[in-house]
Amino acid sequence: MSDYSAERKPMDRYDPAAIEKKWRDRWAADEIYRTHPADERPKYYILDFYPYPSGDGLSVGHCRNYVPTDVIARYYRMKGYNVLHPMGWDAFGLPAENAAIKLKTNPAILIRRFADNYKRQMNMIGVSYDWSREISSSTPEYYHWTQWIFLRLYNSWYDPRVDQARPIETLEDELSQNGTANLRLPLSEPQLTAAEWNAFDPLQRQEYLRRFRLAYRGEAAVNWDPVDKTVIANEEVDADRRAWRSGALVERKILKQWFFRITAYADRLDRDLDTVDWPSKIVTMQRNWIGRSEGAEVIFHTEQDDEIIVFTTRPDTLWGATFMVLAPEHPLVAKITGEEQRAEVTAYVARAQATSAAARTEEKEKTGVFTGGYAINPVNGARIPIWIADYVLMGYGTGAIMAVPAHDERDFAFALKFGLPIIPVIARPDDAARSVVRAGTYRPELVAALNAAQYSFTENAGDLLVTLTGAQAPEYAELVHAHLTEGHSEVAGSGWLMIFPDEVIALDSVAADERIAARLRKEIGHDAVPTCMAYLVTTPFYRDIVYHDNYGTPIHSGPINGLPGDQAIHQTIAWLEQNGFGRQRLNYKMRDWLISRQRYWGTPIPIIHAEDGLEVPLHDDELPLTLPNVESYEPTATGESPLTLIDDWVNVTLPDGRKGRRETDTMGTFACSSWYYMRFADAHNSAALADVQELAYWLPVDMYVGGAEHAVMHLLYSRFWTKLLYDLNVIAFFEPFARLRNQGLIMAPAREVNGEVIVEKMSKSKGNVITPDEVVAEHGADALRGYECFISDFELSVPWSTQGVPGVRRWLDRVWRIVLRPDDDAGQPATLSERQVQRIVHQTIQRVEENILNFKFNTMVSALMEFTNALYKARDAGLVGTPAWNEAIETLLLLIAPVAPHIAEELWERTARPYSIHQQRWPVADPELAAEEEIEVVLQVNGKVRDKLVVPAEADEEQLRELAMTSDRVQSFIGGKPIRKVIVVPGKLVNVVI
RNA sequence: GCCGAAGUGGCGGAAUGGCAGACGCGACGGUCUCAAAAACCGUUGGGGGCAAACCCCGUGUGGGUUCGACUCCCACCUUCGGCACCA
Repeated sequence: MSDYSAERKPMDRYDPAAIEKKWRDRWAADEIYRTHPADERPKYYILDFYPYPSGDGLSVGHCRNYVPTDVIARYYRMKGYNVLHPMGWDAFGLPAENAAIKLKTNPAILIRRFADNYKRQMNMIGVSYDWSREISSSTPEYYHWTQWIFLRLYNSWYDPRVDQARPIETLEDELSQNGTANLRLPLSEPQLTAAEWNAFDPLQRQEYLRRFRLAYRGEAAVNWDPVDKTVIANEEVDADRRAWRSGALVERKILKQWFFRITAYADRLDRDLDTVDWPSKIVTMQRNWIGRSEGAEVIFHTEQDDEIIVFTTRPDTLWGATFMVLAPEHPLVAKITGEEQRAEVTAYVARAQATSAAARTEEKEKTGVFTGGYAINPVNGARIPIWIADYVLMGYGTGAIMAVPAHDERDFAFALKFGLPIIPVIARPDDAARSVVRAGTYRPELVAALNAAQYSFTENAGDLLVTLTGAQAPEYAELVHAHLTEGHSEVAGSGWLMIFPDEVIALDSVAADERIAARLRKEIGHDAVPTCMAYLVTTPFYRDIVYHDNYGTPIHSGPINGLPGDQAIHQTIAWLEQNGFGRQRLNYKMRDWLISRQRYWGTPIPIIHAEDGLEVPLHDDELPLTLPNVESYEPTATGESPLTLIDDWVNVTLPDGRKGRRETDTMGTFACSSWYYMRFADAHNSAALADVQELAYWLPVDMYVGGAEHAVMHLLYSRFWTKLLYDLNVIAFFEPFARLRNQGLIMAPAREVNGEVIVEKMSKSKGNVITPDEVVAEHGADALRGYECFISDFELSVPWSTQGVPGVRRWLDRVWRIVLRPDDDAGQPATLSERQVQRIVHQTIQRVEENILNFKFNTMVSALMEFTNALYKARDAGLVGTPAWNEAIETLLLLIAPVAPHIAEELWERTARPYSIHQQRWPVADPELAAEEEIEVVLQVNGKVRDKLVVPAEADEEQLRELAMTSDRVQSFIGGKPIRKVIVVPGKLVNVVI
């Protein structure tokens, strides 16, 4: 201990440990953060992504989320808003269950313990949540309503005619009256007449309705996680086919699973992204995930008159479809396969099925086999071969494509590999063409003739390499033709002509291609030339020009030749529709949301499977269906949920006497998190998911803040559930989160290894986690909060710096001293007027407020530090105790209250102001008091600063120009040269250009 | 491969068409001390110049627009995120 501190009572120094707990206890006892129900005040709902409590507790990285949002919540409270700033727990799911298995403890007890620790840490850092609204998704009071929403999904279908969900009974009525005639189903869906529907027995009806229910049980190839022993959603599998949580390589299995039909909402999920204020990165990721594409379904007839329906985004290239490809799993494969090809096709299909999707996509080399079948291209009657190949996926579109090798990269590679014809049907937008006239095939006069006609070409060992345009092709071909003595030349890229000494053939159809290839084979003397294009690609000069996939003007395409690209598409679709060969269709990459988990610790699915095979949904008044207590939480060896082992829970007798078994899959936790933000509006309602009035008042969430790792799954699912409940009139908003922001990651402190700087994520296994507990113990919660804000731009990832917190701590020390003991030390004498102090006060209010609203918490802290520095200068100027000084001190405390609530409250009390600072009104900035009277204007010559001038703020252009010209320094740089121009920006600068 | 974001002192970063480097860290010098720590006061982009005045250079690279560019446009390089045979 130094003499300096020994002279003083301990509490005269800033000692966070001595004040922070005291105030937190007082705030909690007084419930100053309790949110009131809907009232006449404006509301502000600011929400953090609710966390999954783990046994490890919070790190300083988690606090990056919670502190800034707390600053915002505190700011809006001081602005007079009714603020909802709640917290809850995403409590179901595998980590808790796995921990329960390991520790042989009930997961409910474990999760409560973990959550309590999170809560302790959140309180420790002074976050102002209203704990009276705390929720936990694994309590029956909560999952009651998760199940209730499940039943809404189960009992609804999506009516595309009104573009919204409706009760399933309305579909049953429709089917019994009109069948599917008016439903505008995709052509690839099974259609039904009313008579057929009415003749169905209950089981058949159930099977048919599965195709429509928004929650349905279906057989599907699913992602099986062998480590967690459960099925997981597509969204939970990454590009390397690894499970998002366990990291295990997922396996493909065919199982009966529960799905939510999120695809029904694909278009609205895409469209409504226009209505939210979210980071553009997240909006883009969602759009890419949804993968909307406009195009057409086209019906091809096989020679046996089966219909093969394809989806294409390029109906304008239909004339270039020279073969078809089916996915190996396509239902028509067996039927169209010829006897000669059957063995090979069967073997290929078997191999494709055995190969995981991962391996299939890893192999870039195309594989496939010919089925022996042919189809007729509806637009030109061409007979085209049908192949199967694993690059066509059964899960997208219709599982069949028309291959247009000239304008689709995959089809191009496939056609070259298997010798299939490639006919260009879209002109290159640049109309670029090239030609090679080979040495020894032409008369020498050709060179002069090309020069005379002004073609641009180079000569290389006797080969003439000509660059031209498609428009010049006919004239050029004539010229070359006249000088060609043997062999051949050609125009490639645009124009597409094959030039022989005796004829010129256009590459405009499969028939022409065959003639050309036959001539080339004869000329070369063996069979290595299956098609014209296969020959052209062997010439390096053509490499960059033979293929393109741009939109452009059709060629070789009969009636649509020459139309602009977008018109060509529309006209082709119109023609297909008129002639019954297809129609317009939207298609989406997104698949339905797989919700089944074969695990214990999740929301039970409220469905009973009756002995006659019918599904019986529970009634609303039978909810909640609670989880039974079990002895063991281990997944069973068969991969079924451990719930299957609880006979007295699983086996039930229905009111009508039928026996049944409960569904034993549980819901994945994304179901719970898809609606929790609504529950906070009225967290303990036992009669509804929340009171209608409270929902109407509080929702949507005004500001939602969390990590970008939930960009797709959680946010997409939440939007889907919101739209469903909107359609069913449960809620009146259709987007849940008006504004969204993602905080950057806090990494472990950078360390140097062999001169290289290493920045890693914090992880328990690496032992580099920094906890808020250790930081608070050393420097206090306010210093931690300040540094969380100050560390970097909110959205950027940044390594933690152990030096950073002491820096903020020093600032708080300076605040402490300037408020309580301004006269203790003195710096160098300074000049500052009361008016100047007042100006700084009001400028700082403006800056801090603006920074909070724009999520610029780092510059908010900077502004407060500068303000503090200015007060030290004011002290050195002898202003302590003046009215301006007193206003400045009071303003300082109010402005730091959101970021440093404890020290603000302590100093507020010590300066004899009324409890609590957190219930005071935010100071109002007066623009007039903030305005500068004098400003410094920069004088430039040719853009370089040469002098500076202090002038009245209102000095006009003319005055500034004159002042600039009288500057000696400006004049010396002009040096008597003529002045070309003088730029005057009032309030900023004068630039003299010479 | 495609889509998106970011490249500024020794470090985190500020400035969104007008004085580049606010604020903080670190470093250096000083005050206090027997000494050290803490605290306080000051200096701190690079080069030239005398530690002055002053001059030149400088925001990933190369071009462009402009009186003026970290900021806008074009091309490229690097890093990070996302997607990836989606017809």
